[in-house]
Amino acid sequence: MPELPEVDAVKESLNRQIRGKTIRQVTVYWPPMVKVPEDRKQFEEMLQSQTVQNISRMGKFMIIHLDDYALVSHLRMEGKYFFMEEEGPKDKHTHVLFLFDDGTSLHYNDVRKFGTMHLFDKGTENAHKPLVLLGPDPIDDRFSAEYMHERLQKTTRRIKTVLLDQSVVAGFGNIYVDETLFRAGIHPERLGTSLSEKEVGRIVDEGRKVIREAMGAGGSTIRSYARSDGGKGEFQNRLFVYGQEGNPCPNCSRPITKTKVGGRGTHLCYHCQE
DNA sequence: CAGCTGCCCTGCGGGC
DNA sequence: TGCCCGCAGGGCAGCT
Repeated sequence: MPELPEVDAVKESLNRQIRGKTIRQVTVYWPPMVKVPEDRKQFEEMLQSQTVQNISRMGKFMIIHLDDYALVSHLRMEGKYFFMEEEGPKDKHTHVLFLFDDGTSLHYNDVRKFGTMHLFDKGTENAHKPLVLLGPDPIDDRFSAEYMHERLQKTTRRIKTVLLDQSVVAGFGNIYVDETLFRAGIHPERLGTSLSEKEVGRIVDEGRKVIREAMGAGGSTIRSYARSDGGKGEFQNRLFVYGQEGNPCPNCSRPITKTKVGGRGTHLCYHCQE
């Protein structure tokens, strides 16, 4: 399940592989994943003859910048890009196929079909959903203790739920939220309003650190995540609580517990997080 | 209008 | 062995 560090690694590998390439043809095999424009044929035609300028990222969204358009891509849980030197072979989970002028291709593959694509006129992408709704990245200076404390005072929600809200901060998913709250020593069910400025400061610091460390490790390869060049991340070996239920807490050796918070599987140490 | 629930979708693993 | 059910979960529509 790609979160910010994994999406960033995919962005980097795509920049190495497809920047400067011109699209000969695009085929959409699963039309519901293309949200804008609604008509799949129109999407395919707009992309024809467009050259890839570069690929950027906002939160967990990737933006493929073309001559005249911006293609906003979200991988959700299982979305992956495969770059190939040839046109194929296409497998049964490839839902969008980009064929380039030089005979290479890019396959968007997604077993769960949850991923989305939006195509906007160049320069307008930030003014439309979904990007317009995003808060700052965790590695953005705007993600500060003051900002978070203010946001937390205005809500009745629990801290984990707030950190997963992409309009507050864009990039955390279930893995890095659990890791952040463990490192900060904060129980995920604490109400936002109950947190002191000092505690919020710890959450912001640890959140930024865990995201940076995971980016440095190329993300976490959990389930089926891979970059467009097939490379995997290494951070899954450095997770303290996510997926560690029953294993000893690295801090106090008591077993890590798995529970549910806001409908999400949640990993924590009841002794070290309060 | 903030916040919650259900839905999208498929593969996998546990239980019987 | 095979079937069924629950779970995984990000984001958004549609409720309250």
